[in-house]
Amino acid sequence: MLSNSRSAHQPHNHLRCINAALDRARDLCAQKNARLTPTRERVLNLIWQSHQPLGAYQLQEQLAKLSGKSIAPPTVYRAIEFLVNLGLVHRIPSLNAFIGCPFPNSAHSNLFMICQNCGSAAEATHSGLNDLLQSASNRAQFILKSQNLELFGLCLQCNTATTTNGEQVNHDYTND
Amino acid sequence: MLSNSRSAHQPHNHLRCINAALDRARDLCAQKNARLTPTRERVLNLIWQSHQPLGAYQLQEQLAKLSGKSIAPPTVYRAIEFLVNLGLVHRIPSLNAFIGCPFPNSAHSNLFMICQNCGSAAEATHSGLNDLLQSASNRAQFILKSQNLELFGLCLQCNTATTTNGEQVNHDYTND
DNA sequence: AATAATATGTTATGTTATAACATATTTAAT
DNA sequence: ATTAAATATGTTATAACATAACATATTATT
Ligand SMILES: [Zn+2]
Ligand SMILES: [Zn+2]
Ligand SMILES: [Zn+2]
Ligand SMILES: [Zn+2]
Repeated sequence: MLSNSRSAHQPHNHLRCINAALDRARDLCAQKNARLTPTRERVLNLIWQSHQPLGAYQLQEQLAKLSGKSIAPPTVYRAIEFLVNLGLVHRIPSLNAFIGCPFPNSAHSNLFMICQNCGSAAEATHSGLNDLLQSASNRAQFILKSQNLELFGLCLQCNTATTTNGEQVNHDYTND
Repeated sequence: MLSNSRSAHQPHNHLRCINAALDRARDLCAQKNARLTPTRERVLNLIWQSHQPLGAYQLQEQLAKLSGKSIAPPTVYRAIEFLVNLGLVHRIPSLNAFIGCPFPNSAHSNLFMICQNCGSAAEATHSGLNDLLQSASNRAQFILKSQNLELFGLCLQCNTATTTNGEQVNHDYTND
């Protein structure tokens, strides 16, 4: 099982996350002859500023600041589309938000663990899970092409805070 | 594994699906002292007219016809909210659409198999899957509260049509 | 019958996403 | 270098999905 739950859900040197992500992006784009333009790189950079999925209009706002000019939604969505197509970014449908992929070159489960308190999302790959979903699909005679697996709950940080404080700062990152 | 993939993805007597769903709803509402008002029952009925998840504004339109008067979005969303809270209906986030639950009283995996060609969605419960996700969560020290598992692909019908015709009627029910 | 609780109606607006077409920039071909 | 083609971005408008806030109506309880 490949996962970034440690870094996504716990204190860590996040600059390394950002730099690694940008390096991977440059590599992948070079390799695929895709153009990582300033706008696209800025969007990727913004998405990687945290482990919390970011909405398109939050991105728009921050991109405008970063670019020193106003940015229209299509610009943001185009950059996102580019990054998603390359596998550098994932959309999390239940949040209408986007998150950087920590391992764009690896096999995927598209499994996300989303903290309902702090909003951070970790991604994990799990071949056993993929196998199980494949066999369930086979039994249903369903030709599996892709998947989106969202787990909602509390990350270690937020759960610890809850149980020690008795009280919880609720940021309402939830789908219920 | 409990699943409605047979009926969702293959020809069947759908009136039985509808009637069974309405019966279950009446039972559950009686049991929980919840009021299945005409609006709510109509919405549930409309959702159960097919195995394809229905959007709120499609519902609005059809509910207006059925009610003989114009209906505003809040009315639809309120009815949906009621039904979702009772577990009679699920929202499928990647489709922004709603589908009837075939087994509201059973344990859930919230696992959906969504045909990208015809748009129909089957639901399945799978305790092995739930166990696996629970243990993956444990390993990540993630407190699992709920989940949404979406599989995209081709149902038997559509896959058969594809492979026999060589050509496929593409209705573009897709998330990619 | 009066009160409280629940449900619906109504208007307005917030939020997310895309269509359509114009312009600019980069790449490839001549 | 010049032209042509392909790619990327700018711009305007609008589509699609969802909720806030407050008024009215209906149902249940006292
Ligand atoms: Zn990090
Ligand atoms: Zn990923
Ligand atoms: Zn049916
Ligand atoms: Zn269900």
